[in-house]
This record gives sequence, C-alpha cells and structure tokens, in this order.
Amino acid sequence: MTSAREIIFRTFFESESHLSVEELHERVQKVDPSIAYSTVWRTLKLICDVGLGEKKYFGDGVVRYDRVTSSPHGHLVCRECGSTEEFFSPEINRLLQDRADESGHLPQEFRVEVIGLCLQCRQGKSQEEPQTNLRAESTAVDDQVIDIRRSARGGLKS
Amino acid sequence: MTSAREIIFRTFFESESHLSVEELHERVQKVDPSIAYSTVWRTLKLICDVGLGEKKYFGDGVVRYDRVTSSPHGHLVCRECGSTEEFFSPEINRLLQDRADESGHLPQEFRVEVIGLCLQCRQGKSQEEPQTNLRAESTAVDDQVIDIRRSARGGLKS
DNA sequence: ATTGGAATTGAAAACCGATTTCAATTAGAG
DNA sequence: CTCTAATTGAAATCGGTTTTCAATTCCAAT
Repeated sequence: MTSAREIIFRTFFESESHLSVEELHERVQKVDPSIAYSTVWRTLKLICDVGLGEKKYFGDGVVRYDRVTSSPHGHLVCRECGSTEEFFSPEINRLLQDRADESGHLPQEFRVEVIGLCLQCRQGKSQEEPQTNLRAESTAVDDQVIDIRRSARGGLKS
Repeated sequence: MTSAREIIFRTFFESESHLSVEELHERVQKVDPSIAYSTVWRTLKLICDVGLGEKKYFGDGVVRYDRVTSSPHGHLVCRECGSTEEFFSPEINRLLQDRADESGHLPQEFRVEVIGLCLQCRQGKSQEEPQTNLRAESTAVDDQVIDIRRSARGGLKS
C-alpha cells in the first residue's frame, strides 16, 4: 500500500459516482500532482478486480467507474449535458432477477439506463426531439429499403 | 442508392441483432468483398440517423447496432461466451418511463442489460463466480481501505 | 539500520475501435 | 451523353484505454 494508492482510493470513494479515469485523475492531482494518469487507471482496475468497484459504459465512449453500492441502481443520462441521475428501483431489480432465473442466467451486473434529455436541456431545445420508439411495426426488409430511399433523399445531420 | 448500400442494408436487416461494425462488415464482404469497412460504418450511421437502427453499448467497449424494434427490450449478456438473449418486459418499460417522468427527463433510449453467465457457461465453471452485490453494506472509506489492503495481498488476475 | 527481491510508479508508447479526410468513382437528373 | 452532387475505398486521424519499461519504493528478512 503506497501513498499514491491511499490517495486514489480515498478520493474515489469520497467522490460522486461514475467518474472517468480522467476526472478522478484531476481530483487526485489536487492532492498530489505527481500522481500519474496510468497509476490512477491501474488503481481503478485494482479496485474493480477486488470487487469494490465496477466499470460503467454509458454510450459516450468513456469508461466510468462506480463504487459497488448496496444495491444495483439505474441512471437517467442526459445526452446533451452529460449529467446523470441515479435511481433505485427494487421492482426493476426483482423483475430482472426473475427474468434471468427464467433463462438460467447468473447475473453479475445489472445495467439500467435511460438516455435522453434532462429537464434543463429539454427546455433549451425544440419540442420535436425523437422519443423512444414504442410504435414502429413493420420490420419487413423491403418496406424498409423503400423507407431509407425516401429518407436518405432529405438531408440528415452529419 | 448504390449497390453497396443495398447490400449493407439488406444484410443488416437480415442478420441477428446487435452486430458490431466489424461483424457486419465481415458478412457484407461475403457478398461483395470490395465493400470497405468505412462504408459499412457510414451506412450504419445513416440507418440510425434515419431512425431505423440504434446504437447499443454493452459492456465491452464495442458499439453495436440494432434495428429498431416495436418496443424497447433488454438483454441477458454472457460475459464468457458473449451470447445475448433478448427479452421484452412491458413492466420494466413502464417503470422506467414513470421514473423518467418523475424527473422531467425525456427518454430517447432505454438500455437494460443483465451481464453475467449464461446457463451453458455456468455449467463449465466453478460455482464461486461473484454474483451481483445485493448485500454489501459498509461503504465507509476506512473499512474499505482495510479491505483492499487485505485483498491486494493475495494475487489477482492481471 | 541494511539489503535484496518483489511490487509499484511515472512517462511514454502502443493499441484499437470510431470517425474523418480526400481523391477517385458512380448515380442519376437534365 | 454530360455535368454535378453524392458516395466510395483506402488511408490517416483521433481520443481514450492499456501496456511497456526503466526507475523507484516497499517491506520482510537479516
């Protein structure tokens, strides 16, 4: 146990959830600027290997780390500002557990995320943001070939 | 609409779900080996932009693509063999929607995943695989410092 | 206190998938 | 057929993750 580890370890557990390596590194450097990014990365890996933390992948290409909490929780993630809000739902956990049992699957980690726009970001944006697709019916290939032809004609966001 | 696009498009919609760019590219090349990876990537992006597909992020850092189905669904993912099983749960969807509403969050995508071991892989492995932590109580930093000291002493997987 | 081997560290390089660039090619309206 | 815009393949770039390696630090045995 070195002093670097102690600092990284404490900082990790005293910070809010889902920090990236980069973010944790910044915080750690405020305590001891000599601690390298790679050491933070390795210590985070150590924490996970040892079962006290876990990786999280929201969809922005960055790996985040959570301390393992007493019960699995979900996240509301904002596409726009990147904010995340945690929530706990025993009902959902139970439903997931049941579903896993049904298939003989041994769950090791739950991942429940709702990606979209937070209240603040909704207000700054037009009303017509796409919502989750609860409707689409046709999945026949040919229908969709026609669809995309039509759609592709109109411009699309880069 | 070029022939490359037609091939990629049909292959995507005729394949099983959650393929990575790489995987789709392999399949596409069996039809026309001259089609480049970047074209597959761009076409996949096009399909998503147009609303017929969506990105999925499981926990392995690789982006996968799903066709948009009639309702959001979850996955049972196997850490060992990588297999995925889909499941639909209106109850979970409703609970998530409710929770989002509660925070004024506008959901655009749900992500519900249970990562662990599938039935087949469980059988090939020792019984002592870690399960999801529904127990851990202590989150006091000092306790955990002690924990990691102890744990770190024993070897860990690289 | 000293020592020697093992573990850990900082810095930099390698890695790897995602994304972009660019010159050449192709589609398709006129 | 011709022209222009869209699309393509190949290669470069990007950005975060992971590994490498020589130097440093730890610590149990002297």
